[in-house]
Amino acid sequence: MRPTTPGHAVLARTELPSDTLLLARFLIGKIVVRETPAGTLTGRIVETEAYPVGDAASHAFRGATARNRTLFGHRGLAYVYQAYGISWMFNVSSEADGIGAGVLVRALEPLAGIPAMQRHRGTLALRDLTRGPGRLAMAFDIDRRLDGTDLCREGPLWLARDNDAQGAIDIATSVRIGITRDADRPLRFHVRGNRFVSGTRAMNT
DNA sequence: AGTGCGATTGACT
DNA sequence: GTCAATCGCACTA
Repeated sequence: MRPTTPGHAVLARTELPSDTLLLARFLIGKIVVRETPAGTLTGRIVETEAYPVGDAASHAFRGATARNRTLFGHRGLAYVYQAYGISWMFNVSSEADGIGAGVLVRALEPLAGIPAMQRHRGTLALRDLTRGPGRLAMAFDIDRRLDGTDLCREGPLWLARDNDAQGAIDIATSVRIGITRDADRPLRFHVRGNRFVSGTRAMNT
């Protein structure tokens, strides 16, 4: 067995649901680990959105391209792309090899490495560090370089169980944020009541 | 080659 | 609450 970060053990690919909706729910409460020469950052996933097969809002809807090809890989790869020319988005690929689908990680609860997150974000405000997909990517120094990273192996970016987790998580379901096509499908999941979830109050009940 | 548009954020009224 | 910034990418021609 390889050494692990104290408190966290890497998620094996066999543990990840292949189905996109199941994966989106499964990822709630799991840990994102970002390892840099300067140190290790960790956060607990509190909000996700599913972009399943056949979803008109998915980048994969019109087939594979140079940008979205990671979505067509097997499950557990990091799909990273830039939105609005400014913000990086961190997704986890789902489904079998050759099928384009994934899960957007929309918010984290900061755990370790908070000073580095504050430095990356240019703010000290804890609640603003990782509340929103663009913010969490900036806090964790995630950009194009990490597209295609295998999240099921320890390395620059990986997923872990939360060994400190206690009890069941109350997961709320709602419509996704900021899309126009297939906008009414209940494909967003978040930890009810968690203060690091993005969106408005109405979206978070 | 040109064009339109975002899976957002932060500043401002 | 409203709204502009900003640019890579997919799509049309």
